[in-house]
Amino acid sequence: MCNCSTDLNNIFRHLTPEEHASISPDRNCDYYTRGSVIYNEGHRISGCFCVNSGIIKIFKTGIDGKEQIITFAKKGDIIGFRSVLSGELACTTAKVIENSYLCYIPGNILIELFKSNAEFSMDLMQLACKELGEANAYITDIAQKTVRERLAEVLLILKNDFYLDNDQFLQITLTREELANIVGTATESVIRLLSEFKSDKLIELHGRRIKFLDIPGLKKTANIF
Amino acid sequence: MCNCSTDLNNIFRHLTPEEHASISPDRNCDYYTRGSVIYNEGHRISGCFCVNSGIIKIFKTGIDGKEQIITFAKKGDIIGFRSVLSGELACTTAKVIENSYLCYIPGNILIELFKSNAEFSMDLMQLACKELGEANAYITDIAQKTVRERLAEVLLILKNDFYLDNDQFLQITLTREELANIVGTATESVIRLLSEFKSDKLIELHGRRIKFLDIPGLKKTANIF
DNA sequence: CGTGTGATTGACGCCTGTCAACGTCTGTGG
DNA sequence: CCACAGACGTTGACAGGCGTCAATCACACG
Repeated sequence: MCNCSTDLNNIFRHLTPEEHASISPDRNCDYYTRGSVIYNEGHRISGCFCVNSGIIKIFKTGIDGKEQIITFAKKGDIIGFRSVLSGELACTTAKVIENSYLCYIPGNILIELFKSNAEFSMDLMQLACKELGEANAYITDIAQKTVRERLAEVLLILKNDFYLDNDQFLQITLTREELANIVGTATESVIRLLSEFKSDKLIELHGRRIKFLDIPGLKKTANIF
Repeated sequence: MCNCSTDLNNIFRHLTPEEHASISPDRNCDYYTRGSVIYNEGHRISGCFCVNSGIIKIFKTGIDGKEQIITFAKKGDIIGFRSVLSGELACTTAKVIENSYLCYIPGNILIELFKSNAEFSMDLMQLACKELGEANAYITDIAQKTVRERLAEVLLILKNDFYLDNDQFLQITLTREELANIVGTATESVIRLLSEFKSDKLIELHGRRIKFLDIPGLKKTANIF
């Protein structure tokens, strides 16, 4: 069952009941398993997706096919709207990393809603502006911080986005390579630095699961004040 | 004299005559000299600005006060709209690097236009989406390319944005430090790499003026295909 | 002429990417 | 049940790109 349009805090909260009805007839929702590609960089996409559950990674493919993860999408997020509204080709690829249930929203409907509902368009604009602010901040970080600082910062960002469970374990599990592709470094560097963080009693490692021991220490390592 | 709202290709092209009249009474336009700060990172800004002439650099302040230049604004560009629409504090500082003539647009008027004119809001949304795409691309570049590749790429980006004059000179002059603050490196590295580019017959250096000799060679150096 | 900003060059060393080898675990097929 | 392949994780060796520090030069300006 799709709850894209009923959740009160998401991007669709200012739609009228009729508009709600227009965007998510159940036939447009579907399950996607880990590894599924939702859309591909460089392709034209006909609509966007609302995430009901699961986690999607959004990345660009750079030199030698190396992934650069830009962000993750989770419950309540909307993906692909940028390309739909700008009319450009997709500038990223979206790939499922935790089994997901997504609702498809055709591009023309999204555009129609944008033009007809000023509150909705303002919400979407604010979302884009917020993402723009985050992107600018990340440019500054990548350009100025060391790999060590960035890795610590990425762990803290992941904590804010996906939270810790009752045992202080990060609620998203990523491969070492995926971590490297967020930070923008080599897999081996991530492995070595995670070991150092462990030696420094900042985290514990249990396979891919990461337990947070010392958040102030991580902030200090990340050079955040 | 202000031509913000009359220029046919800019963001205001879809405003009605009455709307045009509302945004730029001449009293709201002013000259700013090199070094003037238009708005400051972390401050609340009450409106945005339309650039009639001149060049503005938009940057974030990172570790130890080091500038990270995000982009430049020139004739026809609009700056500060992100913070006005998202209601957040300014996430960047805007500083004049070539004497400029700017028109001020109060935030409430911009928001009113956004809500009342669907074509205008779509144009603004597309602008934000385009900037978002560029930001994502730059994240990938900074994370994956060497300083040498990025410097070559930045020169090519500057060429696309500010063009070459008839003698193949880049029509924007920046200090070595400013170049470093775009690329995200040390000033000394920029100096050394520019010398190397000169040795490689890719460019000529005449003080701060840069003459382009071999654009395909620069593309190759930048790892662009 | 002193001052300040920017440009340049050299020395030095560490961070970090690359390459290679090996270990671990899972799933598959014989 | 075992062998094997493949994905992922780990560790070590090594080189070099690039940041930092310091000294010097060029040039403009009051």
